[in-house]
This record gives sequence, C-alpha cells and structure tokens, in this order.
Amino acid sequence: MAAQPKPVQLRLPVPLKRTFFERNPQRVARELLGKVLVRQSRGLLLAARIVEVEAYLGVKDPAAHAAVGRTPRNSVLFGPPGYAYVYFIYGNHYCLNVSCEREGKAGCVLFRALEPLIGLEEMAQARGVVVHGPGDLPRLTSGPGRLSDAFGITRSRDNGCDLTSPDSALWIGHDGFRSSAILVTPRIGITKAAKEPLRYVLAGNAFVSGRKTLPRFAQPRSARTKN
DNA sequence: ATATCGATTATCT
DNA sequence: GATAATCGATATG
Repeated sequence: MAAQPKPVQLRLPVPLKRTFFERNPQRVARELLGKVLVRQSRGLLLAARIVEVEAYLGVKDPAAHAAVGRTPRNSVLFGPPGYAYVYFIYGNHYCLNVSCEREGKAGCVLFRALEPLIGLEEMAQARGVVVHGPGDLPRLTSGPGRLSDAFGITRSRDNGCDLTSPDSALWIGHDGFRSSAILVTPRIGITKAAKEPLRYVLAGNAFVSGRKTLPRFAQPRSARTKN
C-alpha cells in the first residue's frame, strides 16, 4: 500500500500591516506571539516563530530606552510604527525591537525568543554552535542576543528596517498559526519597573528563554569535601 | 576626556 | 547561583 503523501501545511507568511503595530505595546506584544520573523538576504532564507516578547511602554516606562527622551540611539522608537529598533548591549549582543504606537509616541516590543522553522543549519552556523540533538535547538534562538545572532541582526544592517515590507531583508508575517495559551510574567533582566507583568510567552513552548527550560546544571555537589 | 552602566550570555561551581 | 567579558551610548567635568 503506497504511503499517502503527507499534506503540506506550510502557509507562506503574509506581511503584517502597519496598523497592526500602531497600537499600545501590550496589545502588539500579545498578538505578535505566533507570528513569523523572516530574514531574506543574498539568497539566505530564515524563518522562525515568535514565542516570547516584552512590551516597553515609552517615555513613562522607567525600564524603556525611550525613558531618557529622544536620542540618536533610540530615535526609531519615536518614529512611525513597524520599524526595527536594534541596540547593542553588554559589549556583545544585539537586541531586536519593533516600534509601536503612532508616530511621535515611543512604545516598542522586544523579541526575546523564537522557534526556528526554516534555515536551522544556517542559524547554527551563525551562532557558532553544533546541534547534536533536539535538546540543543533552543541554543539557536532562545534569548534576545541569541536570536539576533542566529539571524545576523546588527544595528548597522537592520536598525530602522521596515518590518512590514516583504521587500525588507527582515520582516514579520502571519502564517495562520493560532496561539493557544499565553503566559504573562514580569520582564527579565531589568532593575527599574521590574515587577510589571509585560513579558508574554507561548505557554509550554520549549524555546522560551529563562532558567526554567534550560538549567543544564542540576549536578549534585560531589566530593567537595576538603581543600 | 573620562567614568558609568546596561532589555545578555557563557562558563564555572 | 555567581561572575567575567566587552563596548557604545550617555552623562558629567
């Protein structure tokens, strides 16, 4: 009996409209879960599902870069919605955000983790890691610095990029995915406004960042008896 | 001109 | 759980 070909259920992502981003960051963050981030450049194609984001509320939010007012670094945040704000942090890492709210108002959403869909090998190469099994996959795109690394995102290449245009080297699309349960928690890695529930994750997704899913150090304290 | 500080990650215990 | 690494942006003198 010939095997039935498995029906292809890959829907090509359709770019999100600018009006999607022209709303408050909480709303955009929540609805961004399950959408697809696409990288297209020089024959490279990468795609990954958005599974963890954080909302930053603009000038009134002490944890937001916009809190200091408009500067050369954060000016994208004060521009129109749907554009990439990329910043460099801790001397090592880039982080990707998308601007929200109408022009002149500075909300944004930070991308914290993705689930790889297309181009896993290229992501591993960009990250400089070897994937031995499924357990290694989160190392590709779990964490804001890692996902930027996997996608080759830098400030010089991508800051100010229009994320609503499929002609951009980086854009966001919708492929019909319906997200199920969404978890809301405090944001990670900040000291100001550290308790506000503004982090949104797809519940139970293996690619969400944080110690819960990637501890890797449950070693018993062996023979540390003397010194 | 110089000091401070991160929306992080890897690595060690 | 703790800490070093690393550098651009920003604030201050």
